[in-house]
Amino acid sequence: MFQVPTKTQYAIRALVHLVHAKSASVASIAEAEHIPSKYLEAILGKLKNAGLLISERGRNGGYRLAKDPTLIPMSEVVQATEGEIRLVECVDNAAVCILGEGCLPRHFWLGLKSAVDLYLESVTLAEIAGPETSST
Amino acid sequence: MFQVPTKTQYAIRALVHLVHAKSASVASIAEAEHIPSKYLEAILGKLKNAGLLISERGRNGGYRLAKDPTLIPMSEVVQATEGEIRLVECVDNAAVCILGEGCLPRHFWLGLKSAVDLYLESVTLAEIAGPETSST
DNA sequence: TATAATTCCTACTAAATAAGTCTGAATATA
DNA sequence: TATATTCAGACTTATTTAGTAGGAATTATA
Repeated sequence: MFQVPTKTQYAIRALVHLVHAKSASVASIAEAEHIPSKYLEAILGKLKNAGLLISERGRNGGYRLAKDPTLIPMSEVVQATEGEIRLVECVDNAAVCILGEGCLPRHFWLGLKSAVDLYLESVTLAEIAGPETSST
Repeated sequence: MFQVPTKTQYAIRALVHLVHAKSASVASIAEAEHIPSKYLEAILGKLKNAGLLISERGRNGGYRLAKDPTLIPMSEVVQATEGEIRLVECVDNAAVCILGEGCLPRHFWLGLKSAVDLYLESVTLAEIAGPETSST
């Protein structure tokens, strides 16, 4: 449980890269971060669809952040790569559980989900990227 | 990320059953909880090896809790079925990370792990099992 | 002592998910 | 037009999870 997929780790590395680089192509990020470039391509596509990145096609194209990293909670990043976190079926879909509201294990899982969500919402991409090294 | 394996959900259901039943065979738990009995067999074996259960072989044998459920934090249960939680390689094994202590993503993952661990340690099996229904 | 009910052990199969590749179209720039 | 790029989908491979099969070891009891 709770093995973080490399997909997500890659996504974070790429985003951190973009915080510092302003703009970069898939190939350049892949090389700098040692990520298979075709795989990264798909991951950045997801981040774009989630509204975290903006892309420019054609020559001199590439990706850049769609908003200030201080405004991007990590919960958004995780959600973008993996979709909604669903610990157990019954947590999101109470109808599945015969016991319904009275189900104690369900409360347990809800609590865990909320602990995770709260943490992910409390950290921003900017904090993970650290102090800007570039000028201005 | 964070899909809880059915293995662990089964383990919890079985443990809750044993909180109320005092003692039961694999077959009886499997039937009551609708869990494939051969699979459950393996799961209870793990819980036993982790020191959560005590077994009795032979006729009239079965499993019972090794200690009071108020003394069993859910962290122990999860650990028993899945082994140590390892979010990302570098979290447990700092040597893997080139950046070492200065690695901000690593701090992020450490924080997440600690949020999860704290929660799991804060809930006991007794709380999940709910009020005892049997007398005495 | 024979039998039945049980845990225990090891190997195997099947299903699901994650990781990664391939091919090529669409788009922009020089 | 040639080149560098994103975009889209199908495809392959690897890893993990879920579940099954068969039988050995142990124990109570008839």
